[in-house]
Amino acid sequence: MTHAGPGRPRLHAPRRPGSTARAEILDAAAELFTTRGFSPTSTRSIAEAVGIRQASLYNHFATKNDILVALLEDTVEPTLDFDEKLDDALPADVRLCALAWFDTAQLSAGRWNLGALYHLPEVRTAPFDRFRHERLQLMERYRLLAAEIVGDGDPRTHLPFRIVESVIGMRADNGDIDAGLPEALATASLAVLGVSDLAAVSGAARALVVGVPDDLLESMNPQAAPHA
Amino acid sequence: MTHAGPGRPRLHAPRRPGSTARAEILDAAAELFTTRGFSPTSTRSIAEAVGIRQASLYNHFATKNDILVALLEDTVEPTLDFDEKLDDALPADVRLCALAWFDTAQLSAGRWNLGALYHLPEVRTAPFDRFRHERLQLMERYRLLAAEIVGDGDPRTHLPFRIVESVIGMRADNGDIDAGLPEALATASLAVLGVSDLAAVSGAARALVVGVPDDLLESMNPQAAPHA
DNA sequence: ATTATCTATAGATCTATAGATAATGC
DNA sequence: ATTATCTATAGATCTATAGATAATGC
Repeated sequence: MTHAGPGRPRLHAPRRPGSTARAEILDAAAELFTTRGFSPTSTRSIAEAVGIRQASLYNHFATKNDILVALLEDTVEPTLDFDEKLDDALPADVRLCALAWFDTAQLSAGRWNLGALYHLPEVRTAPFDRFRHERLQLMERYRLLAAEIVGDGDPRTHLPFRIVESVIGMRADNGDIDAGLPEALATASLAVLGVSDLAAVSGAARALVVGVPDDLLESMNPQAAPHA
Repeated sequence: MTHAGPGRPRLHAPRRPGSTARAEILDAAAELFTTRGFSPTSTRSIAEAVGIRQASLYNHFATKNDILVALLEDTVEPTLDFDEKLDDALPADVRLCALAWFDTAQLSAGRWNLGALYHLPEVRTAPFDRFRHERLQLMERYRLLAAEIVGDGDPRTHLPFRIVESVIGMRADNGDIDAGLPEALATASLAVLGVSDLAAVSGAARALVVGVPDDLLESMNPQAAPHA
């Protein structure tokens, strides 16, 4: 058995990616929460998918809610970080395009369609307040960048965020995502705002996005994210 | 009591719109399923929202699933009907614009954000196969119309459907919807495809949509839809 | 007689806790 | 001694069914 360590041995060999029990649990929960939903997924089914007993989950998470909280935070934080590092001196259309591109790539990557977690109705309840606040912050960021282009009050300011998040529905309904989709959706986010020189803007944005491919891919794997 | 009829009297006066018990139940279930989700909503909570006992639901629906099935079917059918009645001789961009306009108006109307039901994870299970099939049909309809404009294989063919459905997220996240949004989203669906004379196309589409405001409004109220 | 409600409950869950067990590490 | 698992279960649900009850309608 490759997994020697302290503690009573498991009844089954590991069946999930991840070097810690926490990472294995997050991977299993990500699959089940995104495909079946939160409430229909019992702690027993998560444990079975990991290969441990139901009660053993509680050595790593205090409640079932806490598992979803961990997944949600890992998913929205990389994009907020990317946004904060964007140079304010750049034109608004380039910043918006880069943000949309990074975000779409982030939502397209990873074993599971983690963006689908945003739409789980249970996320509207109190234990997930912090995550909802962060997601609204990101939404407002898109809206302000769009408002610099078409003016505040224009209903189109809501569209770039929605076009980016449409990748969640595409993964859910159509399965795997074409590699060119992030660029296509970033460009579409500008097209709905009436930006004309799409090629020039998207060329400038590409340089900002491809600069950090390693950080990106790392943060896209929940089991590789830094945990205590 | 205005509700005299056969059967043992209820303990509480009606609290929901609708002239039949079935309509009252559908209204309560629509509110709870769209705001809290399907699995977290117990049949007891639906019954309480109606003002009857939990077991009394089963005089009107055989299972909890059947309540959701009724809501889903009522929501997708009006748009499929509208699409079938669209004149094939019209240009593809006008037909796409009219379909997007009608669909967005339909999703914006009504007491509850019924489009949110599409995204409930439970809808991926077998009892909802028929509905999922109908929704995929509608999605394919959008894609074919878009393909007539930008050519098949272009990734942008997926966007009009996603832009229309973004109204679901807007209602869920931002609450009420501006009256001008259906036209704005219908226009945006063409803009992402690179259609240039947006005003002319959307003007032609408007005539097709406003022709049936009465049918439209009627089919937007689940409690007014024709039931056995 | 028919109808729509009511009360009561069976049987099947599900989350989280209590305490035993079997490893490692000092 | 510490750790991570295990077994067992308490207490709280939840869906659907069985059968009683109180109206209307013939």
